[in-house]
This record gives sequence, structure tokens and C-alpha cells, in this order.
Amino acid sequence: MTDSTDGARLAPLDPDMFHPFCPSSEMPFRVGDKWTGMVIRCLEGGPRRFTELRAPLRSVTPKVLSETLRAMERDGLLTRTAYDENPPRVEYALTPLGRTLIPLLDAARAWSETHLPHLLAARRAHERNAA
Amino acid sequence: MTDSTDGARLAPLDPDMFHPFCPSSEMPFRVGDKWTGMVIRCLEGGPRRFTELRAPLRSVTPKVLSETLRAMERDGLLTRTAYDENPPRVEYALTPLGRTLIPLLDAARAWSETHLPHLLAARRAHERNAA
DNA sequence: AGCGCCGATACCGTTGAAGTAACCGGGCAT
DNA sequence: ATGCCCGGTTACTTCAACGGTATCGGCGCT
Repeated sequence: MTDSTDGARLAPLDPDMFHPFCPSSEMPFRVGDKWTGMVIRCLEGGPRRFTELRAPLRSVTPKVLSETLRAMERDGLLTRTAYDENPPRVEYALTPLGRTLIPLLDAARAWSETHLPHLLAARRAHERNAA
Repeated sequence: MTDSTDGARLAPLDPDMFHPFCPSSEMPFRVGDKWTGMVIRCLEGGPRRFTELRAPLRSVTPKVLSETLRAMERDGLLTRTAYDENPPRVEYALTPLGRTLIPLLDAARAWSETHLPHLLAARRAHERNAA
């Protein structure tokens, strides 16, 4: 939530935005692959570079991130723009179609804030019962 | 919940409710396991029996359905009630927590109705480009 | 010459979800 | 007594996702 869309460069992504305490990995929802939802969150504020995306995504390996981005590009969720510069620069940006997923991510997050503790409590209770 | 344990049954589930033409399997969303969302849809109208659930779920194998139901029970999304009758009868019903997921499924379906053709078109266009 | 940066790709191993096939126990109809 | 039905379970296999490590190519820097 640190983004302010000023004219210059975007604020850097918070490397802890998917910190282990963030329950996003426990949510019973998935959008596409494991990382797709988090990539959308990272690109919500504007275009980002490959290496910029790696930091907050809990050190996702380049291979998996590359696969995820390619799948999303194939499905029209984001665009990939390579600038012929040095050092090389590649920017990923959400398409309008990709942005239509944001409300769903919001809904999933809202559900989790309200109900995920309930679900996890039920799970723990069940485990205690089994033992 | 107008359930009578011996009286009029609910209308049977449409065996084609997850027909191959139903794009639910193409949706880029998942709730829990592969089948969790469909189970919720099947139980939306009231409790159902094991064999009743098998029909519309495109012949999911008993093993996978059993695993799915057990995981959902563990997470407090549904209850399992076994009646000591003959023939044996087991009913699965959504809990209030399970019902909280229905609006999310609705949102996912609404997204798919609006945008999924767009996504699939982008995918096909990309494949044509690759070829 | 050697090193590092960026954006990957190749190769390989692990994991876990999902599917297949066979079977079970009790009751009941044939 | 045989087989069927219900609601599963068990054992085995398959498959895609995910992850780890290593490496590449072009360029600039020292």
C-alpha cells in the first residue's frame, strides 16, 4: 500500500508484502497459478521489471516467475515490453483484462480477513480431535 | 433449511450441470481443491448424499470425492451425517462458513461470463502467433 | 582479462494432486 | 448363495506444478 502514482518512478515494492505472516498462502483461493495473484498485486500500481518482481515474491526462482509471466502474457493478462538498452530492461504491465481480476482478489482478501481465522480454527480443532 | 429426513427429497441434481460446455473448468479461479467449488454448488440447495454428488461432478472417482469432502469437513465448510439405516445413508450439508463462499463463487462466475471469452481468445491468438 | 548485471533458459529432482483399479462389509432381493 | 447396492478404503500409477542449481549472451566497468 505504499504506492503513490507520481510522475516519476514508482515507489519500490515492499519486500515484505508477502511476508510469511501474510496469510495469502493460506487462502483457499487461487487465481491461475500459485503466483498469478501476487504478480497482479505487484503490478497493480504500475509497470514493473523482472528483478523488481522477484524481491517481494519471497524469492521466487527466476524460472517459475518467468513461466508465470509467460502464461499471463499468453492469456492477455499482462504485456511484456523489452527495451533494447543496456543493461537490458523488460517491463511487465497489467492489461485492462488483467485489471478486471483485481476486484476478485479484493473479494478473496475480504473473505479471508473475515472468515479465514474461523476456517483455520476448525482445522486445528479437527486435528486435536484426531489426536 | 427446509429439510425433512424422510419426506420429499430435493430436486435431483442436473447431471449436466458441469457438462463439458460449462466453462467452470477453464476458469482461472480455484477454491481449495479442484472439486471444492463444484461441491459447494451441489450443496447450495440443501444436503446431498455421496452418490448424489458423484453424478454431476463428471464422474469424479469416489476416492477423490471422499478426499475432497473430508478436507472440507476438516475445514468446517460442511458437515457429514451418517444415518444408521439400511441401505446406509450419509448426508453432506454446507455449514454457515461454507455458505460464505457462495458469493465468491458467484463473483468468479460473473467474471467468467464477462471476461473468460476474452482470455481464451487471447490464448488462441497467442497460439496462432507461435505457430 | 576478469567480473558483474539483467533477464532469462536448461536440466533435474521433489512434491502433491489426481486418476485407475480393486476390494470391503452389511443388508437385501433374486 | 450369489450378486448387487451404498459408501467408502487401499494400493498403485501418472502428471503437472513447483523448486534448486547452473549457465548463457551481451554489454560495461575496472
